[in-house]
Amino acid sequence: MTSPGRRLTQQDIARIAGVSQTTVSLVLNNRTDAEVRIAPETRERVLRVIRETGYVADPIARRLAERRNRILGVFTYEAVFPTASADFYHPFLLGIEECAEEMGCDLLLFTSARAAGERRRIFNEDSRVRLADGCVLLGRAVDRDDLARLLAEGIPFVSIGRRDDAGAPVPYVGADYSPAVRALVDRASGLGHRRLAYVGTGAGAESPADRMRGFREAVAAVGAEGSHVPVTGRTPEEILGELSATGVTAAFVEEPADAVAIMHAAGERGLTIPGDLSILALGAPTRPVRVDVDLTGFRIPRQEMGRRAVELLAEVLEGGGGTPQELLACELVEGSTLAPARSRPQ
Amino acid sequence: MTSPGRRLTQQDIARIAGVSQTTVSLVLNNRTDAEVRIAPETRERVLRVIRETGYVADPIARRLAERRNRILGVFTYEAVFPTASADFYHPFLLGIEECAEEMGCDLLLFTSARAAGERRRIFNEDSRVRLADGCVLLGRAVDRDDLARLLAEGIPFVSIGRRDDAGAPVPYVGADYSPAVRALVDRASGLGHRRLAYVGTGAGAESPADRMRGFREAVAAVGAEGSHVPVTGRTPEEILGELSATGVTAAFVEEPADAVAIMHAAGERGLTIPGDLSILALGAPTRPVRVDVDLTGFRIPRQEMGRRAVELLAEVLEGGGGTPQELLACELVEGSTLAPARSRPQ
DNA sequence: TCAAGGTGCTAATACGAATTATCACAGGCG
DNA sequence: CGCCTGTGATAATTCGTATTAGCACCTTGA
Repeated sequence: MTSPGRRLTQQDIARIAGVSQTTVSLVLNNRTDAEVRIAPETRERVLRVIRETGYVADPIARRLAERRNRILGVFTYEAVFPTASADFYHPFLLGIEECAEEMGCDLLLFTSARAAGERRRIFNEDSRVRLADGCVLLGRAVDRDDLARLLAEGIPFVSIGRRDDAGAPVPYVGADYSPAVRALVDRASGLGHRRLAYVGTGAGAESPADRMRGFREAVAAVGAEGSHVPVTGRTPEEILGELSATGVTAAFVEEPADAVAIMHAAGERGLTIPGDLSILALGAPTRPVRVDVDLTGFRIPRQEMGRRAVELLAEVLEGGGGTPQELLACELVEGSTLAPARSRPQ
Repeated sequence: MTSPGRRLTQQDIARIAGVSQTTVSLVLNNRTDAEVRIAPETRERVLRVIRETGYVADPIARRLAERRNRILGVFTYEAVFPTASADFYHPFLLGIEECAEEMGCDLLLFTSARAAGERRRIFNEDSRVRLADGCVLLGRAVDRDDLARLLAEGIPFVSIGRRDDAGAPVPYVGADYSPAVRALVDRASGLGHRRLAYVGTGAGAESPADRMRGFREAVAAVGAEGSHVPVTGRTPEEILGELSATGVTAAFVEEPADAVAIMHAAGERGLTIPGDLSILALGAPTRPVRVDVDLTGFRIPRQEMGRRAVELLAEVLEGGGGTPQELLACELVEGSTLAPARSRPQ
C-alpha cells in the first residue's frame, strides 16, 4: 500500500554513487559555474544512479532552503465561493489564477479568516497572512486599519482596487473609473442630455468616490446640470420618481443591479428606456441580478486587474522597492440604453 | 516599520520574549505534557509577543519537521476559476471550503501544476502535492497514471468522483449515478415510454460509464428498448433527427447543456417538449448554458460531495488505514420535461 | 624542492520548526 | 553538609536540500 520504507534522499543517492550529498545536489542543479567543478564521469555516475532509483527532490526541503514558499495568498473580505458575490469576484480570481499558474505559484485562499458572524478581518486572532510570500487583497471596501497594519509590518501585498493612502501609499491596481465616467457623460452630452444624475452612494469607498468625481468633473466640463440621487434605503420606484420629478434625462447608475431595478420600475410606469430616460451603468453588478438588457456603460477589466495584481506582487517580492500603483482603463460598452435626449417642452 | 526583507521566525519571537526558540515552539504547540513545563507567566508573555507580531509558523518548515501543516491541497485538472467550468465546480469547492474551515485548515490551490501549454499534471517537474497534508482531486477525468503514482507514493488523497482501480483501489467520494438513472428510467417506463435513448458519450470516464450502465440495466429490467445516440461532433439538429427517426419518446441526456440545445432544436422544428418528446437530464451542466426550463432529472449532491471528501481525507490523515469509497445518492428533480408517452400509431 | 595555481570534491552550515536530552536552581529532608 | 526531587527552561539535533568555504591532490615553473 504505502511506499516501502523511507523516501529516497540525496544522501541515499550519494551513498550509492560513492560521493557526497553536496555533489548530488550540484549535479542535480546542473551547476556549471567556474567555482564548481564536477568531473564528467562523476556527474554521469550520479545521474545514472538518479535515473535508476527514480529519485525526485523533495519540494518541501527545497523550498525551505530557498527563502520562499511560492505561495501567494488571496484575501477577500467576503467569502470567495459562496454564490452571492461569486459573479463579481470571479473574473478577478480568474486573472489571479492564470498569472499565478504562469509564475509557478500556488494560491492560498484565506477562507478561514472569518470571525464568527462578523465581517472578515485580515488580522484576526490567528491570522495566517504571513503564511504566504505575499498576498492579493480583494474586496470593494478594505478596512483602513488593516491596510495601515499591512504597510507598517512590511507584508508584501497588492490591493485590487485603488486605495487611498493609509499612513503610506498603498500598492494597488485599480480600474480607472473617472475617465470612463467622463467619457459616458461626454457621450450623453453630445446626444443633447442636459440634466444628468448620479444615482448611487458616490462615497463610502474609493471606487464610488472615483466615479462620482469623474461625473462631477465631466458635468462641469460640458456645462450640464448634474445632481446626486442617493439610493440607500430607497425603492427603485422612489428613485425613479425623483429622476422624473427633477427632469433628469440621463441617469448614471453606480450599481448595475440598481440600473436593472430602475428599468423595471420604469417599465411598470409606462416609461420607455432609453426613449424617456437614458440609463448608463457604471461598472459590473456586485449583487446577483438577471441582466436582460444591454446596458450602456463600461466594462471593468477585472480579469486583467487580477493578472496585473499578481505581476505587481511578483515585482514587490523581487524587491523592486517602490509602491506600484496602476489604474487600468475601462472599455466603453455601447449597449442600448443611451439615446438622444428627447426634445421636450421646458 | 519592520524590515520587509525577512519574515518573522520563532527565533525572533524568542528574542523579543527573552526565551529560547524551543520555548516558543512548545508554547505554540500548546504542549502541556508532564515532560514539558512552562510557567504560566512565561507562556503568557510568549503568547503576547506572538499576538502582537502576528507571527505565523512557516508551513514549509513545519511540514519538513513534523508531517502536518494543516493545509489541504485542491488539485483540479482544469482551472478552478475560469468561466467555462466555474458553475460546475463551484458547489464542490463550496463544500470543500466549508468543511476545511470547520477543521481549521487552509486550502491550497495547486494552480502551478501546468507544464507549459500542456494539460495540468499532478506530477510535474517539482510537484507540490506533498506541500499539503493531503489533497482533494477534482475533475471529471483523472489521469490513470497520476492516480497510480499517488497511490504508489502513499500520498494521502481523496478523489471527488468515483475512480476505477489504478493498480490499487482509489479513495473517492462519488455520486451514485446508476440508481439515479435507473429511477428515471423506471419513471419513464411507468409513464408508458418504450423506446428510450441514452444521449451522450456513455464512456471515456467513470461517471458517464456509470450512467450508461444504470441506463442499460434499467432498460433491461423494465423490458424496454434502449439505444445509444452519440453526440460528439454532431449538431443538436442531427441528434434530434436520429431520435425522431428511431421513434424515441424519452431521451436520457448525459449533459444538460446538450439537453437544452436539443430542446431548442425541437422548438424550431415545431416539436413540443415533453408532449412529443420527454427529456431527462442526467446531472448538472459542465458547460455554461442558459437553462430556461425545469429539466426533469436528478441533482448531483456536489456540495455534500465536497464536504465528505474533506472529511474522508481527514480520516485518511488520521491514519485510518483503509481506502474510503463512498457513493452519495442523487436526488430526483421533478421538473417539467417528462410526460406520459403519447400513444401513437406504431 | 618548493611555492603557485588548477582541479575535483567534501565538510560545514543555513533554512525554520519540532523534539530529545539535559541542565540550573530551588527547597525539603536526613 | 550532601542528597534528592520537582520545576522551568534550553542546547543540540532532526528533517532534506542548497550554498559557501575550503581541503587534498596534482601539475607546473623557477
